[in-house]
Amino acid sequence: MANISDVIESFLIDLFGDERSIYISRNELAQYFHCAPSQINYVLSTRFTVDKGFAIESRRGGGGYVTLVKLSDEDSYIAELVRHSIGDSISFQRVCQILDRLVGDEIITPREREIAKSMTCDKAILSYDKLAKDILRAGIFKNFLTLLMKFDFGGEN
Amino acid sequence: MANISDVIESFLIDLFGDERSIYISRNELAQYFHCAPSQINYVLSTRFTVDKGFAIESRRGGGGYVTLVKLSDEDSYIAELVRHSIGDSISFQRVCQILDRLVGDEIITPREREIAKSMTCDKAILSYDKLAKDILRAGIFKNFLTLLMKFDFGGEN
DNA sequence: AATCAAAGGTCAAAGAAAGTCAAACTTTTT
DNA sequence: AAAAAGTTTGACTTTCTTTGACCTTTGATT
Repeated sequence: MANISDVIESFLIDLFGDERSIYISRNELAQYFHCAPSQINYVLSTRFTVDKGFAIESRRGGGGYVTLVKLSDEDSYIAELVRHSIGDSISFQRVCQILDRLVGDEIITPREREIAKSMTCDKAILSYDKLAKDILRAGIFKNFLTLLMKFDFGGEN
Repeated sequence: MANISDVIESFLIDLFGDERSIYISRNELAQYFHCAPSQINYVLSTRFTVDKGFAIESRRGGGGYVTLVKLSDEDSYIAELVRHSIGDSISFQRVCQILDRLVGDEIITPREREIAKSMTCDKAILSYDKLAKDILRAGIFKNFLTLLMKFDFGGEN
């Protein structure tokens, strides 16, 4: 946890508390952490993505701002992922984001997330080039998501 | 015991103390021992293997790190599987057998078994011939087993 | 309407780790 | 002595982070 990005990330998550959204000023935040303003964008774009269940709204100009909104789980989220969001190929990073969100929405347990990660990470997929890896990963991961949909979410398991 | 690798090994083992895991910086450690950073990788890959009861996690980039986790004795059974029972290649049938046993021994939940199955079945693995599939499956499944060992079974997750 | 300053956005280059791999060297075994 | 096994090193790669220069949008002022 030596890097600023992680620090800013947890600062923002703390800021949420029980609220559904938070309101910040990019420049103020950057000043507070003594970093470049674009650092804030970096944190937002790597940690507060749609895949992770966040939406970002902002406005430029005088009195500009950035709002982060925590999305709540829509039921068709997984189907949406399988149908559109994941193509024939997916990076491990992206897989992690999606899994984080699934944990956040209590669709899977943290332990199940780790299992899915262990089975889709580069190390798990014996393959020559990155492209081939991403393609294989997409197949494995889609199958995982499809399985999730088979579970009755209100049900036993 | 005159070589650096052995010295680094015992240094790390001492570092553990009573802890279950230790957190290091590859570069710092290399500097401390006046050796090439890749020397650390060598030590890790020869002395802190799954066979020897360790799991390794790491991250690159600014604020990167390496974490070593000491696997507990109950894990030796899974390690045994990784070491001998599974070679470079495994059929889906065999995976299912092993998963059933893990459920029987209450090492994983039935739901987790289904997840692992969904990620190792033929459908999940986009590949041409059966042999290639079995090889890929072995990598994915071994990684899954290795992950299981990282969990502290008496613990939270 | 035109201008200006105050936001936030983008992107690419530089930096900071860790990972890989093969060649050179050393030690052990046969 | 030759072969095999183990160690050390460094060049190169990959991943993730940080920074800064330049761009766009917006609201206020003239």
